[in-house]
Amino acid sequence: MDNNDTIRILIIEDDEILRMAYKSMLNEVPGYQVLNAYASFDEAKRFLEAESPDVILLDIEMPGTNGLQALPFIKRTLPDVSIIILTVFDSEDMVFEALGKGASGYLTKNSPGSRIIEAVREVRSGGGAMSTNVARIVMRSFQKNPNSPLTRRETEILELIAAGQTKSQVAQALFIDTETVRSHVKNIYIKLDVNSKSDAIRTARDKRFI
Amino acid sequence: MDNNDTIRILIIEDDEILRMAYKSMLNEVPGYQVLNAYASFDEAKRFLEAESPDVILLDIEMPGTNGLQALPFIKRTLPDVSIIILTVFDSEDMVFEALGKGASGYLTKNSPGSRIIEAVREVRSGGGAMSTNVARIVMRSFQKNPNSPLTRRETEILELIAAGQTKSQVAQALFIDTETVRSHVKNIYIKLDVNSKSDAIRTARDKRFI
DNA sequence: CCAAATATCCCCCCAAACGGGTGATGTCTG
DNA sequence: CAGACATCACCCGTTTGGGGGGATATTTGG
Repeated sequence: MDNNDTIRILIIEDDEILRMAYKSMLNEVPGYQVLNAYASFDEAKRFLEAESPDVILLDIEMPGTNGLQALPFIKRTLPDVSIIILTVFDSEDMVFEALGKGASGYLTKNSPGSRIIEAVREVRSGGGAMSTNVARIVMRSFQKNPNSPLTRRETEILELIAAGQTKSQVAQALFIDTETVRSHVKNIYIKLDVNSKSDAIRTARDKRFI
Repeated sequence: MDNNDTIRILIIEDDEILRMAYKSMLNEVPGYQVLNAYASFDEAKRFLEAESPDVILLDIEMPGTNGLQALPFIKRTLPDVSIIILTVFDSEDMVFEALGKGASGYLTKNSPGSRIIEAVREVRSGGGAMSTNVARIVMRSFQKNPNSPLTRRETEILELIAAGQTKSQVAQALFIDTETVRSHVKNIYIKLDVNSKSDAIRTARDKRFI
């Protein structure tokens, strides 16, 4: 954002001890400058545009507007800012919500100080930053269940169905007859113990068969 | 996997310079032991079970079976091993394929040696390890396009449709009439310039509207 | 405050898709 | 060689899909 190489940082964290600790720690890093450290988003809100930081360290659990609620507002106000979520929570839902709303980093509070310092530089140079437990959650969400009862063909077909294709579209894509697709789908329903498309997709997604 | 705290490592990397560099670097780390370093998976294959490493550093580009092809075999043979992909490629497809096939880490070869050493420890303690550019790719895949033409309600509805729900199921879930859903879907089709469910889902997914 | 956007609901039509049932024939793999 | 797998077929009735036409609140933004 700015031409010189100073990274301008804003901290939003309700715990005073942590807030001060982060502030002094980051201020000591050459090239880092902590513009300000607020105890809540509602407090920080009106200064955002004027201060226009490069990186924001954002807590989730806070009095008033919480970090996840604040994210969309921040991204709208400062589209180019990199936001690092810094929280004790590492639930799958929170991680996905934060990333979906545009966070560039997600660190849990057990991260060592050095990891936070690293993360600031990483997000500013266009990378992503996650603590290892968060990385694990994210990576697991990509991994299929190796014990799927579905055959390769069945999996392939269910994936296309899940992508919104109709049976005849699937048939065309795989160069087989619509009846064959139907037949596979029937077997899929039996194996997953469901009797509708949406149930099959939901069950398969839940169990990571697709 | 073993009771003492030595991390037993296997390296599969065709470039001899790198292979040797990794080997000597990791062997110097206290608590790390490089069992062996192979130039190809085909070579390493038959020794896998006997050596039963804790962590495998796996290259993708190799003569014979490449790393991505090898992944499923390795996970089948040694279900508890942690595999770190170590490659020059950081394309979205490769990253997702590797993670989908059970890799615990994905580092690009420009990672500093210290990052590789860290990663080994991280994956062994149940975490995930990614280089920052890979983390960025992964995180971006979670982020919605903030310039979606779809309204909140339309997005909500399309997401349910994409989850395989029929219009009437969506109506039930949102406590509105089926006709209302129909109406929204019509508007979605117009905005996305499509005229079928599957096209709508595909377009919306491509542009990250959902 | 008012106009535009959004969300809600209603009717028509008809072709296509869906799900259940039953059965058959190759092919591949252990 | 048996069992799993992939392929195709035809029956049935019901549901969904998409296209067309409109109406009326509520919300939002300028």
